[in-house]
Amino acid sequence: MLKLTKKADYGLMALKYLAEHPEKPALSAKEVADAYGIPAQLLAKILQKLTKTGLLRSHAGMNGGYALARDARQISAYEVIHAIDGPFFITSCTKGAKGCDLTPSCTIKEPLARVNDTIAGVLKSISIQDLAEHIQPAAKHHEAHGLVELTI
Amino acid sequence: MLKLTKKADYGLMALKYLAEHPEKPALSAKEVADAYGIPAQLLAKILQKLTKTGLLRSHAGMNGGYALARDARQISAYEVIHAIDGPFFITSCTKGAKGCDLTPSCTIKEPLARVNDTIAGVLKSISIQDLAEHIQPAAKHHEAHGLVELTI
DNA sequence: GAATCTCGGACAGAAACGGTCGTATACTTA
DNA sequence: TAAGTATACGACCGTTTCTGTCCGAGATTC
Repeated sequence: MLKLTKKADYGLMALKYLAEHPEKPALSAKEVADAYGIPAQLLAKILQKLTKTGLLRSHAGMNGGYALARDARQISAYEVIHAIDGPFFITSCTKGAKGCDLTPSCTIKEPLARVNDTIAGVLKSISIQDLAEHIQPAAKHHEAHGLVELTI
Repeated sequence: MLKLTKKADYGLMALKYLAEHPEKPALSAKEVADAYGIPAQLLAKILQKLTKTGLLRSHAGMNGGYALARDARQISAYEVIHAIDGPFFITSCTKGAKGCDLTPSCTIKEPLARVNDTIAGVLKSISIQDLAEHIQPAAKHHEAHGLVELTI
């Protein structure tokens, strides 16, 4: 698999939407959800999570909603995904404290950890602004924004 | 999230094990499973899948088992993961034929597809041989085996 | 005070994942 | 040829994770 959860997708879409509407002081969860056909209550929770991690600022009450806490250029896709899905590791058994329960000889994790870092680096190099700019996907074509070094 | 399934982990571990024992003409699924404490029947199925995709060659009967179909240098981690978990996409809704069911405005997938390609590129650049060589993880330190270009 | 919105927990349905079992088949060896 | 070993393959089940919903409570504006 190796794919993002829908929640992470939704979160990225929502932030992109917020980045595209900087004129509005706040957008409600329902407003964003309707724009994409996302379940509103689900998106609400996602945005709440992003608020708790400091990526968004919320405002309750009428005409309330969410707004980016920082400039869209200063928010990376990595932060969003991390906030929603928690820390991700490419290997199943790198759960912080302990290594593999059994299989002490699980030596494949070490090189895969480098892969993990590389992927994280890629995601860190992508900002919400980058996502928002792609309104005409085929037209634009930036050249080599980032160069990721992979050491094995 | 963004993590490999255990099956993919097991598959990589098994191939690494095979690569480390080139002298043996074939290793049984049970033999490999015991070496790592993996459920034998589960690993058997994984190896069968890898056989069907041409990464392994199998031999039934006594003293039978599995062997790498190619040199360990010619088998990439990508192929293994792809064979076991199927095609992976970082976005939830890039299921080949149709795009998103609803949400036609899901423009975040386009830039994320590049990320997907980058990750695939990284995994393609890693061979089973690379995994097998890491017996003393901390000791060795190759320099910049691959350089992955990321165009946003 | 009413309407609108965020907050937060609980919960249910669905899907994926991990693992097991049973059986058929293929090959080797004695 | 018979026994033993190993792959091949499908069905199945329990668990976890994911997705989505429901509901009540608090905040804010009008």
